[in-house]
Amino acid sequence: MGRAPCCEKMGLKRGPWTPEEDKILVAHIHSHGHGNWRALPKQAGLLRCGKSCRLRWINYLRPDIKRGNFTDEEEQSIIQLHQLLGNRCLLLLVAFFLLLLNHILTVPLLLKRGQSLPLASIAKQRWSAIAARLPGRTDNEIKNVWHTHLKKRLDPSAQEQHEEAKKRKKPAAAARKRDGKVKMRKLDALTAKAAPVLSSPERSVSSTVTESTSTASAAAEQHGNSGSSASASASVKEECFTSSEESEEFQIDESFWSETLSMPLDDINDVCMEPHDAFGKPTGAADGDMDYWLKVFMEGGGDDDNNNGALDLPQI
DNA sequence: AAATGCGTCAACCGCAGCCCT
DNA sequence: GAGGGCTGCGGTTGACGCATT
Repeated sequence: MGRAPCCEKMGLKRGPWTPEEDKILVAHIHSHGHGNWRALPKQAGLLRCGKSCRLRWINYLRPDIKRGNFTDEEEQSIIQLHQLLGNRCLLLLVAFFLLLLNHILTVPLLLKRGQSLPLASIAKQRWSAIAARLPGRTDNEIKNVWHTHLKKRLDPSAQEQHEEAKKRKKPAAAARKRDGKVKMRKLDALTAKAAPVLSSPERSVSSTVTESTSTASAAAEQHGNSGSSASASASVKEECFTSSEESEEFQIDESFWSETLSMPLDDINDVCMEPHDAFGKPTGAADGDMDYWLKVFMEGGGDDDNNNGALDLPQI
C-alpha cells in the first residue's frame, strides 16, 4: 500500500511552536473543529503539517489537559496498567486462550461474518489505553513519565544507581528533582502568554500549580471536579501497589488457569449466547475493544483470594 | 563565571490499521 | 478486493534548564 509522505517538508515549519501558532491553531479548532488534520494547517494558515498540528493540540493545547506533576495515584495507575498492557506477548497469549475457551464456538460465526479477531488492537494502544484511564493526561506525557521516573523506580538495578546518584547530590536537590516545582519551561511560559485564547478553567488552574508534593489535596480537588476521574483515582488508591516484589514480574496465577480451565461449558455458553457480539462483548461498547479485553483479562486473573503475584487492578 | 553532566519533555518519525472509493 | 489517504500509535530524538564541578 503506497503511502504519501507525512507532509511536504518544503516550506513547512518544524520545531517548537510559537504562541502565535498556538493562538491560530486554537482559534481555528474552536471555530471550525478539526475534521481533517491534514487540511487544517492550510485552512488555518499555519505552515505546519497536519500531524504536527494534531500532536500540538492533543498533547498541549487541548483545554482538558491537566498539567503539573503526576499524583501518586496516577503513578500507581500507570504502573499497574503498564504491567498489564505493557506485556504484549502475555496479553496476547491470555486473550487468545480466553478466546478459545469462551468463544470457541462463536469464532467461526465471527469469521463467517467477516469480522477480524481483535488481537491487533489488544497488542497495541498501550499508552493511549493508560491515558484513557487518567483523565487530562496524554499518552505522550504518560510515556515520558514512565521512561523518566517509573521505569527506573521499578527496575532494581536502575533504582540502585539512581539512589546512589541521589546520595551523591544534595538531598534537597534530589528531592526537588523528583517532586519539586513544576517547571515553567520557556515554551510553557510562552504558551501561558497565549492563555487568553485557552479560556478553559482547568488549564488556568493547571498552569498555576506549582507544588506537587502538596498536591494530594489539590489533586483530590481536581479529581473532584471531574467525576469519573475521582472515582477512578479512588479505586486505584484502594488497591495501592505496595511492594516491589509484587511488581517484579507479572505472572498469571495458577488458580486463574485452573478456574478458567474448569469453567463449565454452560457458563461458556451463557457468555456466548448473550445478545452481544460474537466475543461476548456488549454490542454497545463503542469505546473500542481494548476496554473489553482488559476487563476480561482482569476479571479472569484478579478475583480470588490466593492470587499471589497476580495483579490487583483497579476496576474500570 | 564557565563548563559539564544529567533529567525532562515537546516534538518528530515511521509504521500500521481503518475507512472510503 | 485493491488502492490510496488519513489518523493514531509507540519509539526516539534533541533542545532546554538546572545542578554540580
